[in-house]
Amino acid sequence: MSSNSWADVSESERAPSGWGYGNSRPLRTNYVPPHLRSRTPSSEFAAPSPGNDRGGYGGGYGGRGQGYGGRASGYGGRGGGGGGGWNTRSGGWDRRDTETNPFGNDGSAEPAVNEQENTVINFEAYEDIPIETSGENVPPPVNTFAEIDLGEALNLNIQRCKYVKPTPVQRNAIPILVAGRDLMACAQTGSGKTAAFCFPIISGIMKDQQAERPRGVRAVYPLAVILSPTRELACQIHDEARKFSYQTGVKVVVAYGGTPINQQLRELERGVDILVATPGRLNDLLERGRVSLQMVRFLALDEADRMLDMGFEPQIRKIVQQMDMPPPGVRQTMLFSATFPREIQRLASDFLSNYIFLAVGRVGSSTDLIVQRVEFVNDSDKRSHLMDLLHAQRENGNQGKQALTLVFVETKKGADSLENWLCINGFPATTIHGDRSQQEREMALRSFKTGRTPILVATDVAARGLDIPHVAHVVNFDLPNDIDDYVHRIGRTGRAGNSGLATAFFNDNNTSMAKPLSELMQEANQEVPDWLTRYASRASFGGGKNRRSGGRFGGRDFRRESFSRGGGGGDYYGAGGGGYGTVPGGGYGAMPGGYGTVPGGGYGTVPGGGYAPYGRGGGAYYGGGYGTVPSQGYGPGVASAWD
DNA sequence: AAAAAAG
Repeated sequence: MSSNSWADVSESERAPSGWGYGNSRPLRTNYVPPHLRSRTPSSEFAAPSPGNDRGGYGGGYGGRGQGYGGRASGYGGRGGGGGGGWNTRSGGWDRRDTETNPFGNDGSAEPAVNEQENTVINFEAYEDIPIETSGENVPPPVNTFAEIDLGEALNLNIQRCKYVKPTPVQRNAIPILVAGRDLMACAQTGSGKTAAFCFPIISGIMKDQQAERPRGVRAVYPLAVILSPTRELACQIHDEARKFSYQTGVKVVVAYGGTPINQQLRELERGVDILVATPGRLNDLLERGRVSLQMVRFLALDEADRMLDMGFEPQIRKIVQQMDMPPPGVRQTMLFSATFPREIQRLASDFLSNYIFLAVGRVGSSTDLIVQRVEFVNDSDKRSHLMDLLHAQRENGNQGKQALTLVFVETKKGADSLENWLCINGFPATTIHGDRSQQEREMALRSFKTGRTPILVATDVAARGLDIPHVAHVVNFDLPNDIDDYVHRIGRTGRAGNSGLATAFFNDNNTSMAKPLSELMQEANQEVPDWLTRYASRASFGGGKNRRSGGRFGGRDFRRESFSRGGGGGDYYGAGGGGYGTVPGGGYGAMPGGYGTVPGGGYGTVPGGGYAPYGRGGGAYYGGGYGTVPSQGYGPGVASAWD
């Protein structure tokens, strides 16, 4: 695609500059405190009050369908538009004039060759994914973005991103969120979660009548906060959110550690609607009094189960419960992850109000687009075995470009030492882990993404959420100790409907993973080696915390389990401890249980085929070769929005 | 036990 065509259009349609001053938001006389504002469903938005409607700042264009200079600002609302005022974010005029086009620098980075094909086929592969929702009055899913009143400016960005139609998680989550409901959403890796929470947030901010935010001397007042467990993921979400909010007047700022705070402070001072952050840096900003959460209407936790696990929970609790964040029911809270252990669900319900639980695909399942292999490799043989894999792969380069391989190890030292060894042996590798400087981390990621070093050795810092197009192979050089971590790791490939390959090195140190791993692979219709099945069947192994739910589709929303089964316990996602009398919602007995009929067998074939897991008889390790990795996406440009 | 996240 021509990288600046959109920019050109936008450029020519820009309003004359000189509206307002950079960052200052116009004063409002009718400030409504957040706790007095109702979260009206989208279809009932009140017309903007006159006070918001002056001088080209606020909304109030509803029904006229026209903004300044023909811009998309005055979104015409629904039929006749008596009520549908879309705000053109006040501070936005000048801001948009100087806003750099986030689509501009992007086009060249994506080799367009691989994309665009098989879009339809791949969507069909997702069609019969099981969907489970529970909670009260669940808004029905939509089939197109157009069915949802997201606003013209956002719709344009969706087009610019080349999103043709919503993915399953988007189809279900967006109407729920647009209706103002809290949500706990589980969807497979690479299925489009970022957009699923970003669209409603951006749309909601655009729609809202613009209440004036307090003008703190030093503090800024974001309307939405998105939290991420790693800095790189925060960056990625920020980049995505900026694309989605281009020319909407909604300002997105990112804040994370490992980098001087001053520049981030300056960015914040220029105005912020959506703050994407890692917990440590956000707490720092809060303690310095530079950010106030009192105007927050939307709170999103990406990789929510990680955010609430032992390491993070206190920090999250502090941000969400001990600062000035509005309580559940006043703010809208959305939790997203591919995995959601039952005990974390229970923890998470503290942060939610009458929420809807949504599962797209099996909770914690891997996607069937990834071919998973397990090989028995003793620790002492791992390096040479990896080298064999890499050699085989190198011979099957894709148009001279080697397919990207992501190698996960357990420790930071192990990462350094493996990287070093690979480099010594002529394999262009780099590494990312928490002992490296932020600059080094970002450089490593960039170097990997661009193919300069097509091998990346990583700790779990890279396990979640990172969207790296063209990762053909994930190697679990060291298996993780938690099956959920495995799910996230292998999810770095097979994204956006592309297929991928994941190889795990298993040995006697990993016996606790035998059972959950073989169960997971069975669920995904993968070939489980007999030796692994034998490991799994040994009673002494595979118990403990790694147990997953017994039934294939059972037990996802822990609330349902606690009602239906009572004090079972034991199963990872399964029966709850019962007695959670304060669970909001209630009435789950009536939920459709219909997972028994879900076509569980229907995922068996990896679309595009070409992977014969144990070789194709040609002798080469990777018979089909990576060069032919079938690329079936939702369409070009989708990749980076995808978790 | 390890990793991540503030400095």
